[in-house]
Formats: sequence, C-alpha cells, structure tokens
Amino acid sequence: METSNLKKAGLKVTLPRMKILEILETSETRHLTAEAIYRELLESGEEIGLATVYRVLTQFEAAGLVCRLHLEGNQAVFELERGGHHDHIVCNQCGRVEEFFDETIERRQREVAQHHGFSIKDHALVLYGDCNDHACPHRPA
Amino acid sequence: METSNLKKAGLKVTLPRMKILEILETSETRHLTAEAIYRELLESGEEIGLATVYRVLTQFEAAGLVCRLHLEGNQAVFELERGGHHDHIVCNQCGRVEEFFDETIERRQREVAQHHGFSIKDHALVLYGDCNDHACPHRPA
DNA sequence: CGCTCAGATGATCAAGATTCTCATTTCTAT
DNA sequence: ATAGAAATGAGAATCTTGATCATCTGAGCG
Ligand SMILES: [Mn+2]
Ligand SMILES: [Mn+2]
Ligand SMILES: [Zn+2]
Ligand SMILES: [Zn+2]
Repeated sequence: METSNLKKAGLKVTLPRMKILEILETSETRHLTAEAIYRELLESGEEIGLATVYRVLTQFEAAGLVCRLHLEGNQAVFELERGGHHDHIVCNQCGRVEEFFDETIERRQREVAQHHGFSIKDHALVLYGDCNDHACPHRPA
Repeated sequence: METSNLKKAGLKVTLPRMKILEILETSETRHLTAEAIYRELLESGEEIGLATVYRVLTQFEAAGLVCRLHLEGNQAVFELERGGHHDHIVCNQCGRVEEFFDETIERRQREVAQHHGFSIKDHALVLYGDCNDHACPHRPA
C-alpha cells in the first residue's frame, strides 16, 4: 500500500482516505468530480459520505496530493498530482480531456506578467474545441 | 442612445436592459459581477430584480454583447464585448485585473490543439500573481 | 491485546450563486 | 388606445460546496 503518501502529508491513515486515494490512482479517468468519486465508492460498497469526499479532497489539495481544476460546467474536477504541471484541452462534443505542456506558452506567460509588473504565481489555461475523433470513449455522463 | 445595440441583437428595448447596458458602458470597473451591477442599479434608484440582472446578462452573452469570465472565487464577471479578444491577469493581493493579448500564446495554443487533433474553438487563460504596486485602487469589496 | 482521546466521519443543515416559476407588467405593433 | 407577445419581479428551487455536531476510529501506550 501507499499509505506512506498520507503519512507524509501528516494525515491520519483512515479507510475513507485510503479508498479515495485508491480511486484517484486506479480510475481510468484521470479527472474526477467529487460526485464521480462518491459514486465509485458507493459502487464498490463503501459507506462514505459525500461531505467526507469533499473534505478529504480539500485536504489532499492542501497537502499537495491532488490538484483541483475547473474545466467546464460548475463542478470542480480533481486529479492526482504527478509531479509536472500541465494544462488541458477539453472536447466540446464528448467531454474528452487531454493534457499538454508547452514551454513557449509558460515562458510567454511569465514575460507578459513581468511587462505588467506582476510576479506570476499561478495560472489557469483550458483550451476548448472539437476532438475530431468520434467515436471517442469519453462520452459525457 | 445606443438602444441600437439591443435592437440589432434582436432584443426588445426595455428599461432594465438599457440600464444594465449603461452600467456596463459607464462603470469605471470593466469587469463586474451580476451582484455588483445589481447594487449599482439599486444605488441609482432603479427597482430591478437580481433575477432580471442574471437573465439579461445571459441574453447579452448569447447576443455577443458581453462576455462572461471566471477570474476567481465563485462569481462570474461580465464585461462589454469591445471587439478584440484578450486574456487577464489578476492580483492575488488586491484583486486588480489587467488585460493582455499575446499573439505568441494564441498561436501556440492553436498549434498545441492541432497536435492533439483538436479544432480549437475557445480558450480561458488567467494569470494569478502579485501586482507589485500597492497602494493600488482596486481593493477587494 | 484492550484503553484513551485527538482527530475523523456521516447525517444533516447551511450558504452562495444562479436559474426557474408564474402572476403581473411593459413593449411593440396595430 | 388596445391587444398580444415578451419581459419582469418576487420568491422558490437547484446545484455545488462547506459547516455543525454527535458518534466513531485509529495510533500510541500500558
Ligand atoms: Mn490533468
Ligand atoms: Mn477583460
Ligand atoms: Zn470528442
Ligand atoms: Zn495588488
């Protein structure tokens, strides 16, 4: 088990936290809403409350284990922190999410911020378009 | 009057729509929440409901008169559509919002999307940082 | 192994943002 | 001015997320 991640983060190793982490690690969908995680827990027979899912995800975020994104709609999505920063492309048709990292964009962002006298700390970049690859498997729920 | 914009958009010219458009045109703050607009209406003595503000803003957005952004927090902000696309920098300290347009970033976005087989239709880019210029006038509400 | 208690959980309630409902009012066109 | 269609306002409803608080659980200790 990788309960070590929890311990390292200063979080007590509890059943809900382990199960939520496991779902984040093993789900074929990288970007999950709190409700999607909650549903997977129910399906696997775990009696974990939705409030706990939100609470734990917020704690995971604060601990640097996951990051929270707003890709579309009103629900935040969460993904395991796997070291490198990246941004996202979302398909308007089917909801598929692809990841990318572009050093040119990253550098220009820093330069633009500097031009305006800002010290940039973070950024949010999402591209929206059509994946020209239907039938794609990521149909909306 | 510029009720022509409303007529052109196929929207009936009503008092709430004119007043809301006027606030968007004359407010010294370019990016306004629905509630901020609602408050300005109250202060100027207009008896317009918050639901109407939201409804009208959504219609303006559909008509291409305004665009809706999510800069921070949970409230959307609206700004008059003035022709050119641009992105935003937000100060984490004081909430100041600056606008920018960078052709290099725009081009790289298209190229990245193409690499992934996407036809890009839109994007959302917000930089977060510290404007090193306090005392700035844009103090949070 | 069983005890203890700080910390975690779950059920429910609450809050904030936005939309919906529907009776009433206002435009636009005669 | 009149009528019909569309818009408005008040409040209820919805959706997502966070707060409360009584109960439960896990890590350390004997
Ligand atoms: Mn990702
Ligand atoms: Mn702007
Ligand atoms: Zn697709
Ligand atoms: Zn500032």
